[in-house]
Amino acid sequence: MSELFIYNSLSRQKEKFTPINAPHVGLYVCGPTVSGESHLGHARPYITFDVVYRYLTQLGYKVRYVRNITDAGHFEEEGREAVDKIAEKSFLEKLEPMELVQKYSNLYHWGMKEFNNIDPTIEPTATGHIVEQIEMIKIIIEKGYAYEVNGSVYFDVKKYAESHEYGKLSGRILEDLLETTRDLEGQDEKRNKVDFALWKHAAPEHIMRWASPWGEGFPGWHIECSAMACKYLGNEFDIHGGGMDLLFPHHESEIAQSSVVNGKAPVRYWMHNNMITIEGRKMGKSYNNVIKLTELFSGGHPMLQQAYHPMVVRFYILTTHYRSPLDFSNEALQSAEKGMKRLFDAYEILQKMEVSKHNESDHAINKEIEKFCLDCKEFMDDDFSTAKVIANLFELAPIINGLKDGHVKTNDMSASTLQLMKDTFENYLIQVLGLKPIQEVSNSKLDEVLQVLIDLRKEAKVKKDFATSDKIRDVLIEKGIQLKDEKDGSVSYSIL
RNA sequence: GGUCUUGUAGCCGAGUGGCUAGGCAAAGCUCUGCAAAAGCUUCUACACCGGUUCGAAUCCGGUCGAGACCUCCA
Repeated sequence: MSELFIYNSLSRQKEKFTPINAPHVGLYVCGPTVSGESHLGHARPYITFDVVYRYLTQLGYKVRYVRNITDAGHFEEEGREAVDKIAEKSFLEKLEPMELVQKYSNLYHWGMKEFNNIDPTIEPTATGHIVEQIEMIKIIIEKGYAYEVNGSVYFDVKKYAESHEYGKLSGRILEDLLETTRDLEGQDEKRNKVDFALWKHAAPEHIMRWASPWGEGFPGWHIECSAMACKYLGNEFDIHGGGMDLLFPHHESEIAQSSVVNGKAPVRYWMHNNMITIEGRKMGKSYNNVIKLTELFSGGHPMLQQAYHPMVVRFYILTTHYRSPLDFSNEALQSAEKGMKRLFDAYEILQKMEVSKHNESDHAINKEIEKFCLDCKEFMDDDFSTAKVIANLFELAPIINGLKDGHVKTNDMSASTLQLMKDTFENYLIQVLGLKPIQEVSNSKLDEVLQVLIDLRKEAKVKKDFATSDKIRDVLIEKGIQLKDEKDGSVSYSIL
């Protein structure tokens, strides 16, 4: 079995990955709150963990991949009234809460498909697991780590910290947290400011509400992940992923809740992706730089110079390691677009190459190629270093191009090396990184039409009628079709 | 203010103490009727100041800048 190393946020270092029940692996990723349209910020975690899922699968693990949908309302931030977020917005839009949730869930799923993310194996919703959440809260109360006030239930952090390490994941110190000076809504009900809600009493105007032993209300934010992860992955599971912003309080609270209920910490490896910035600034409403996925793919945002294909965005995200911050700019995306095209051009050439069975050359180039290919696995094993994998594929591109135009001698390459190179592109570019060519598979009609134009241009060139031949070339490039005169005199085209 | 992360050539970004990724852009050359595409070549950077070391982008300390979180915001 492979030696995969994963950076564990809990220990702040890379650890060898050993599943609890190999070959089975449990993977939980915090999904979106579907009270609004998915934006660029959502792209990173889901692409990051899609690659994690793909790679684990390729290593031979049988992965249960759970990614929830938060469709029960939560609160607005400080200074605002405690109004159910989903309920409030649905009032403005005159929609039923579940209608709103459905609309944004659909948009989210559409975005995930555009990014070529594989569906999780289970996608549970918070509203579908109210019963499980209530059961969990009951146990926490029974064990004495939660208390009820006016129909709301709070987790007693101070008591928990007496026998557990609260703050270990996020590096918080309880004493510091207790001294926090911010005054927030509902503080008076809590014994300590650090306590967090497990269940909230619903005021009459709340539309989303469920019956519970403590009256009508709705679940606290953190309990849903604990309940759903526990239900589908067990009391202790392998990997929990999410954005760095969720470290505290969300994941810290998850650990606390699950530890009380199950008597042990729920997660072996915590993985957190870093955040996205836009032209050096964090994404936020006040900066007016929140780019929705629909805007990103259509170019319909003031900050965007053009539309960016989902695959370009995916490629760009994967050229940076998932734990590093990632800045979006037009320049960076355009450069990614060109780079990715170069890679896929090489991939296409490679696919068409024939492997000659007899060649057993041991020319130095074979060793070179072999290293580039085999290193890819090593890079992925080192905490999913997709950036390095991509760099190695770029190293192979000029070799492939060289083979095509005769710069690199075909005879120098052994059949097994060529096959290895084919497998490497297929495995990493397509399977693991989950990328696919932008252009649609060219249909035969288009192919035939272009062949007519190519022939006409050839005839013109023979007659030295360069005005005509150049016109054909120029008109096509305007339409986004690039003719390429190959070294052997043939002509191919690519759709830009 | 506290905790954590981070600062690499024009831009984006890998970098495990010594062998100095990669992409985009730029320049030159080859190829071409001219181009495009492709190939070859060039462009040696690590915020700043100290320290450890034979040797530091990499370790330690400080300064400055950036980002995340600091309680119901995914």
